[in-house]
Amino acid sequence: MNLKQLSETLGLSQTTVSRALNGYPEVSEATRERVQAAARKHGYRPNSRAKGLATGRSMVIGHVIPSSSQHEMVNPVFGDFVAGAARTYAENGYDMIFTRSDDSSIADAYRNLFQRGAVDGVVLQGPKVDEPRIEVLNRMGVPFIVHGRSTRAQVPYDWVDVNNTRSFLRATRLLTELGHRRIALINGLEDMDFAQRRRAGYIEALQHAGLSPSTDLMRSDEMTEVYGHHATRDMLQLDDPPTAILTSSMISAIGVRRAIAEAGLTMGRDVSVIAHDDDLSYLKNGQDVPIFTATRSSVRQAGEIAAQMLINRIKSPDAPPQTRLLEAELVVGGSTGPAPNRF
Amino acid sequence: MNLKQLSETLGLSQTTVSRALNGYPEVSEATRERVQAAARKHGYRPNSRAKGLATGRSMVIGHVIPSSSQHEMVNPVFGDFVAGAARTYAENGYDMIFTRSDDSSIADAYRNLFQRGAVDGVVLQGPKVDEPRIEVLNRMGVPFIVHGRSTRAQVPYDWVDVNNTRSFLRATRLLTELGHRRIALINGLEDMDFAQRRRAGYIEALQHAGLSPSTDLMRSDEMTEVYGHHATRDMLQLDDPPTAILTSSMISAIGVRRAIAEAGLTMGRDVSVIAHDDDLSYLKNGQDVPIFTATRSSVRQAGEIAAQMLINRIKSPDAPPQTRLLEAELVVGGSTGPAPNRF
DNA sequence: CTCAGTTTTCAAAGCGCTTTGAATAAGTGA
DNA sequence: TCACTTATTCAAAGCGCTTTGAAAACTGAG
Repeated sequence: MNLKQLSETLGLSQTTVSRALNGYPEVSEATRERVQAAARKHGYRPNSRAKGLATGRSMVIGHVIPSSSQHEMVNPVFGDFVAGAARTYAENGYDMIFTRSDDSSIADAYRNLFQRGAVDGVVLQGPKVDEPRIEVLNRMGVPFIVHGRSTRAQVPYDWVDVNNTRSFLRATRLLTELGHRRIALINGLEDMDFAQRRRAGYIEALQHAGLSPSTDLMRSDEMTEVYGHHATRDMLQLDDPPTAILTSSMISAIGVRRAIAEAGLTMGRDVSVIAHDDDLSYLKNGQDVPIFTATRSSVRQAGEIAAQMLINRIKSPDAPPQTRLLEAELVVGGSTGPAPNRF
Repeated sequence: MNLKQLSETLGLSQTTVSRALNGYPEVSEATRERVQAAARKHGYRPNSRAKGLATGRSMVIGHVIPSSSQHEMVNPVFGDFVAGAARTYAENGYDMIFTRSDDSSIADAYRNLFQRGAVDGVVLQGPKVDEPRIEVLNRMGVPFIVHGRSTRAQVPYDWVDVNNTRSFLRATRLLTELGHRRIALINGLEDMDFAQRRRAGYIEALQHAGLSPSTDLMRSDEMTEVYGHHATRDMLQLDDPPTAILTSSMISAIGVRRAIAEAGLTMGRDVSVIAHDDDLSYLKNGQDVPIFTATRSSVRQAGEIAAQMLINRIKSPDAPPQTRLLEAELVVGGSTGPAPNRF
């Protein structure tokens, strides 16, 4: 059933029916109720494409899934972020659309999505240190929000991010205060902005403790379980192995734990571990007592916030740039302890 | 730039330009090239809403994220499935749209999505044993595909599924053949169809080995790490604890391993573990040698297949129902071994 | 009763595209 | 050269909705 049919059924014009349904004041209460009742009865749902054409808004937010390197989407973090965003979208009448694009043409994918009128705004995830997409989007005039930041971006933009530097600084300091002097960093991919910031915090804390960072204790890669395992296994075989390890995700922390166990060591006694915990619903950091000492920040909540900020941006395109810096909690669990004596 | 402007620029009618761009034969090659060049030059992208209105197709596939119980989306499996589907969609010119809906009104969400013309077809994930959505979709005439099956569904429908019964049967048999007699099943939520099938395979294998299933060795819940841990911890404290554990996901298997380690036992020697491995990219089951003995089936590939089947269904709505049963591999890793002697 | 003012309803245009039916241009064989 | 195809191009209608500008219906004051 479409508007025309519905209005004929009612003996009213399309104008009136449309207005009655959309809450315009220039329609009598009696008529409005009659119309609403009929709409309900016939299960009338306005065609969203037609509506979008007429209003110029699509009520859809775009996300792009990078593909070849299978980062984002498969990344469990992505799922939770999106779940959070979806919540906010739903409350505001938005849907979300996903397009896949191979690495080379991500910017193009965004352009495409917006210029063909499929979306009213887009979310940019996983920004790199050097992130060309930001300028592209800016130039195109698409409302957008970045989950994370891009250090080298030249233009102002909206973002939500965790204070990565600070949280890794605090985590590292906790370790130095426990007497650790060989502290490893198992970080995310080198070109990701968050990875750089985390390292910066890590290095700052080391230096503050009079330690100098050593390249054989720093790794960067896609944060899988296997990577955490390999990196740890290799580092534990060094002549002067680390007594503490910082790792950028719970998943890789699980690999770290596996490697520690395989080496016949005990986590929290022989080797301390601190992980960054995105608070994924399927991978909670223990229940009452955290398994891992961790810097925790809910990525789901970040998704909710990002969505809200984007919706605000769509509503007021000319407002000054909005940013939101979330502080991670540092929760102490069973994976850290004083540095072992080496005698 | 829109069609009208583009056609004016070229001094051609909208008809001709539209046809040139969409590959219709009734336009001369010379003209077609001229049009394509101009379109490229001006970055013309046909408005997808207008196109959809005119053609009656939206070129979008709908997915619904159930919400309150935060299942699906957050579930890492969901991410990989979607990544696989996205690949196929992209190749065929489809986008995917997500709507969130609370548990009570999922069917409504599908109805809404389709009836307002937002999508050409939908994907139904995580079907329960008793799945009302299937009939709803069927009655509405929406093209749809189910990832999984629903035992009690009365109508025919398209689906892709793993042979859950068989894979758990084989896994269980492997354990009985290794001499295990106390074998536990840490399963997914009771009302999920896959959980029932897995249990069926498990029980069949037990009985085949002359064992009778015991309720204190069977658990069902959302398959988190913490759940795997708790269930295992509790069962290991039984008077007659299991010597082997089957678990429905890699994530809960990690919890199982943690509990085994905490009990001072060794996985693969004191307690054997077999997990179902969805082959998630961030949570590979080891590298060369699998960590866990596992029944493996790529959920990402299932996503690709499901998407293709749905697209076929959209193209030929009246074709007979299509189904696809995938067999899981049984890969042997380090987590299984002969049943320990109890002396 | 009238008439200005208000409320309620409507016809028609327009959003940007596809597609039908017709017109025009270009070939073709006799 | 002419009737007859065939190849190109076009004007206009239509997809389902919103919104503008105008008309109709109703009010109450004079």
